[in-house]
Amino acid sequence: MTTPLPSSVKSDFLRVMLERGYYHQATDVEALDKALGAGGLVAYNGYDATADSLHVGHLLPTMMQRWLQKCGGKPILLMGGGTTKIGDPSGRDETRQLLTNEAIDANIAKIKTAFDRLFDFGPNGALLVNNADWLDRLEYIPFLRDVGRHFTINRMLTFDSVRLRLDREQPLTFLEFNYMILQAYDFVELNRRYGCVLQTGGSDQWGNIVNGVDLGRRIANKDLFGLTCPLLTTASGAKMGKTAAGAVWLNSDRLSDWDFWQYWRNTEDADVGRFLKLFTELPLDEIARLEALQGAEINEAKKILATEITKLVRGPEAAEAAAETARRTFEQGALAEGLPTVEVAGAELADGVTVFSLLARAGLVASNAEARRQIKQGAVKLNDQPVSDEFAKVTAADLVSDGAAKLSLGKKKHALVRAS
RNA sequence: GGAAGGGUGGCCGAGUGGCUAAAGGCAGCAGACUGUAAAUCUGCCGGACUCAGUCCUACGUAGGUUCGAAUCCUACCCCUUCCA
Repeated sequence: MTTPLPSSVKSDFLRVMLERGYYHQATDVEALDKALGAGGLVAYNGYDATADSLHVGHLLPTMMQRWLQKCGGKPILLMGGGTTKIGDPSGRDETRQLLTNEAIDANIAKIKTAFDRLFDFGPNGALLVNNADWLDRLEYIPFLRDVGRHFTINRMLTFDSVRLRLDREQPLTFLEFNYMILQAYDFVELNRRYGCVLQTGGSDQWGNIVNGVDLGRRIANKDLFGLTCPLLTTASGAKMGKTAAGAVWLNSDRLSDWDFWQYWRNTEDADVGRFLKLFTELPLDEIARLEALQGAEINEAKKILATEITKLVRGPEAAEAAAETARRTFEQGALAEGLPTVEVAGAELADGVTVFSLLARAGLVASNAEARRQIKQGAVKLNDQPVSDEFAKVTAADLVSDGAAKLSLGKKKHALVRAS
């Protein structure tokens, strides 16, 4: 599959996909381009409901849908309430843990909150649908006869999601084997219900998407399209969106605005341009200017990157607050609101509270033992003064600035200690 | 149903009676160098406790042998391969 030159595509949407680096693979690009040219194209992207929040790995396909809406299309966000009960075998050696219906519904409700900020759900706007609406009610024999007959086992065995499992001699249950059929069926059903003709997703979904396109042609004689974005790794090869604490979640109850902003602020130099194109909506000439900054100057670009993404995902107030906290903390060495805070009872403070226990309570380290190790290694500071005594205590006298003390682990992790 | 092999810390993977909280690698955290970057070098990397120590938890699960078990025995569960 050759990637067309940006100049050769006519539609705004595809041009953006190509120029900004979202485009990885597509089925029949010319026909898709033409279909987009007619305007009002309906496209969907599917989401697992295995967790109660999306993370940055979901952001890329979601941004594609956002651009689609900006370019006059209609996004459908498909929650996999039904398919989550099956488990997508793509890219894993082990069967996913199965969730209860209640857990899935609760997850979907939480995930929705992230979409509210990213999409216009007004009349004729984006739609959020749940494939449990049709999958739960499927009748086995009719489904097999209508849909199952279009799938040959021979072909199913050639798909990566299946083949890799088998090649690696890992078990694949019949339950999971059905996943690709159901996802293909989703596409046809969305076409029938909403006239949806395009499915987007990460490149790991290519096989599933192609199946849907094929099924649409066979079962309904419809021309459907697929478009995938690359799976992102950082320039040094790490998977995107993993931190020590786990995934980089989009919901703020899973990851604070401050930590979210910091994640992007610490982007590697080599990734700045790419990420600005993918995760912000700044104009390309502005991005070119930021990307060209050399040496320490590129830090300016990283701050803009962090603030822009945080604006999109967490809202403008959260973005500005995080940027301001960072400015005061890192550039003025001052104590700033917005850092994680531990509250200590006055009585406790009178006796003094050990620094190591506060590090643990603030969530800067996982255990007291780790906190003590870090102190021994000279990584801990209280109000910017190195702490050398493993059993050093914080007392009321240390709450110097505005009733708070600043506790730091390394150069990047800071927390405030306050009396409650 | 039969035979063989296997299940070890977040992951990979050594270990076949004490020297094992368990080699090595990856991932992670910190220090140095820098720019809140990368690369590199160094240290740390189950938990509790004012800690050169003591105790608790951990080698699929449950028992047993032994002064002592990840290591030996028994039963069970799960996985893989081959045979039927």
